[in-house]
Amino acid sequence: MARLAGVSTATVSRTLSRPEKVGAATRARVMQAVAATGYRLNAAARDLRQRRARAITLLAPNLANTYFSRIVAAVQEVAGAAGLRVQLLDSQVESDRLGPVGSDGRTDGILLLDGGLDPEIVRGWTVPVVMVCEWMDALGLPCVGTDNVAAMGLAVDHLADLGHRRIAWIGGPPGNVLSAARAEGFTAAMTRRGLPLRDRDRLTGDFTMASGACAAHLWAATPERATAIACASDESALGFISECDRMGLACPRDVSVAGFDDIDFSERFIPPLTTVHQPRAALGRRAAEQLIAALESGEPPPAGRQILPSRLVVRGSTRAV
Amino acid sequence: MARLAGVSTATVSRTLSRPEKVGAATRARVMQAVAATGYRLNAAARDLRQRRARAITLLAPNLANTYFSRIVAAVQEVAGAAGLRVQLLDSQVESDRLGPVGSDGRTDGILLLDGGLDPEIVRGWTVPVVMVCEWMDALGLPCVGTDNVAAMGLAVDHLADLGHRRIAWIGGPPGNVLSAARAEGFTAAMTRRGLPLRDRDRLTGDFTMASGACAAHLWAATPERATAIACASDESALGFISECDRMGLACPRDVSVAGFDDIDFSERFIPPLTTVHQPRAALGRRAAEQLIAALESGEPPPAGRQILPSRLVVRGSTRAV
DNA sequence: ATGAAAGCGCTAACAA
DNA sequence: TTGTTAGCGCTTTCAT
Repeated sequence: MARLAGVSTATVSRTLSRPEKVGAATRARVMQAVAATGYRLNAAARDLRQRRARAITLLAPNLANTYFSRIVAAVQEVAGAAGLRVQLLDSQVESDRLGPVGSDGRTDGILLLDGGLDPEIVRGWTVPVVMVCEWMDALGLPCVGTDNVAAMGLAVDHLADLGHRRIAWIGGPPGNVLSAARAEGFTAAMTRRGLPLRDRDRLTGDFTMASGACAAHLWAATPERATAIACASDESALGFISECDRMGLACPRDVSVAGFDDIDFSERFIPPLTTVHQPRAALGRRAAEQLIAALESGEPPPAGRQILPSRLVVRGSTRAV
Repeated sequence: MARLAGVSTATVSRTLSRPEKVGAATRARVMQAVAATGYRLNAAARDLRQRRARAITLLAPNLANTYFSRIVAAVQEVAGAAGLRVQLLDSQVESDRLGPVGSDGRTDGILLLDGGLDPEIVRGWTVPVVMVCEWMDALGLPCVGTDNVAAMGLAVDHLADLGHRRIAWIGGPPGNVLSAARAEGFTAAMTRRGLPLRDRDRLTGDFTMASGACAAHLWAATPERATAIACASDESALGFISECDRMGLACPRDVSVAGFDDIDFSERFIPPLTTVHQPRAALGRRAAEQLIAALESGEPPPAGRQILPSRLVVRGSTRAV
């Protein structure tokens, strides 16, 4: 191919990567030969030579989740525009598959959406890491997220403003940093508003609709049951309301419910869900930009939490008691 | 590192890839040196040498969509188990970014979830391609999907069995192969059941909740309006029902609605949505297996459509007229 | 069982 | 402006 154009491989390389660095006549000849042979540059070889992968890895638990997919889409958009490929990996796989990821030369950086990983594994990675939404206390990694404690407080305040005094809690999976922060926000706000924290009103969940549905039964069986529910996720809120409906209890008639996340379906649920909006696309975008900037500058991404604003969205699932 | 163990790089390579091919003493020495230096095999270099990418690319429109994300997760699972990385790409990006994808040495195969791509681009790819859900008539590509025509018929039959005679249709985006097949299924079933196909009952949509909501207004304004709606997607069905609710019309009291896809939220919607189940995880899994088998055998994946079964799931959104 | 040598396909210095 | 040379870090014959 290089010989067909009568030039060296170096010239072909130059023509393709920086055409202005090459004579017009030569360029024409090379381009012609390229067209004639159907030559395709082997990006893998170029990447090896330049010692970069031109790819970033997105590591998340539960890729099927609608919460993550919006983030993934935003990341892909930003990375794609920067010429980087996005590789997807489920963070729940065996940890011996996770170790090599950050140091096998096939990725330039990692976007970590799972705060539950073994810190030792993360520490072993040699590429820059930016966390999204979740974080790890053990490591001082840069993180793009929201203020979950304050945000959860918004929801509780809203319920309290509506006159609710007995407010129950459907939490997230134990051990998860978001669960902990949101639970803390719930407790703090309840205390601040002088509302009772009854043990029987603390229901555990795992962010899923199934867990919300399960909680509905527990709630319904509670003596002097709560008049409002604050949930650690929209999915559990939706599951809760749905199960209530099946039990003949209606939201907001019999119980007010507030969610957390503002996933796409919440707005269209019946009733539409009052919830705390998480700017998922912005989170993904910002994290990706952060990581890419670090790759381009060669400096590590700015450590510390970067907080994006979240806000309460009041809809039909909550009403005055 | 090789010199630290007092062996050649070839031996290190052997020790790491096929330990049994190397003497026990040497192996021990190498492993020790590996541990001491924190040596990491550079997968990119290995892949170049072996002329493979150890990765497959998933090309889909609208990565944020919950319909796709389940497929993505299944693909990742299968590919991960086979030691392949999954790269994500939005098929809606400029086509000049799509061309190189299938022939730049950075991917071994492509899973294509978008039937709307320019066939010329696809034809230019040099790696094997398997289509998922959608297909392209112009190319004889292997495809894993469901029988959309028959499946849509299931939904119409169900509505007809319930006594509905005026059944409206909310379609998908024009030009999409799934839209066409599902519309065909609707029309065929209506005809077969001897039901009237009125122009005013054919509403177009684009699979989204917003389009379903929009259709609700059109439907409500129709004289002698339909008593049932068949939708080309769950999202549009949910949007329709939700908007009806806002207009003071209830499902299934005032209108029966059937969806298509059986996304996770449909089961928990109020009312739970009657719909046609699409085995999304199985589709993703099967397609990935198909592609990977082709990569391992060196033979192209079996051409032709591979049909996975779909079934009607009757829930609360439909009832006798 | 191990080592030497030759690349995979490209790019980056350095010369010319 | 263009060619020559030397690798990127690995695997893989082919010898030994």
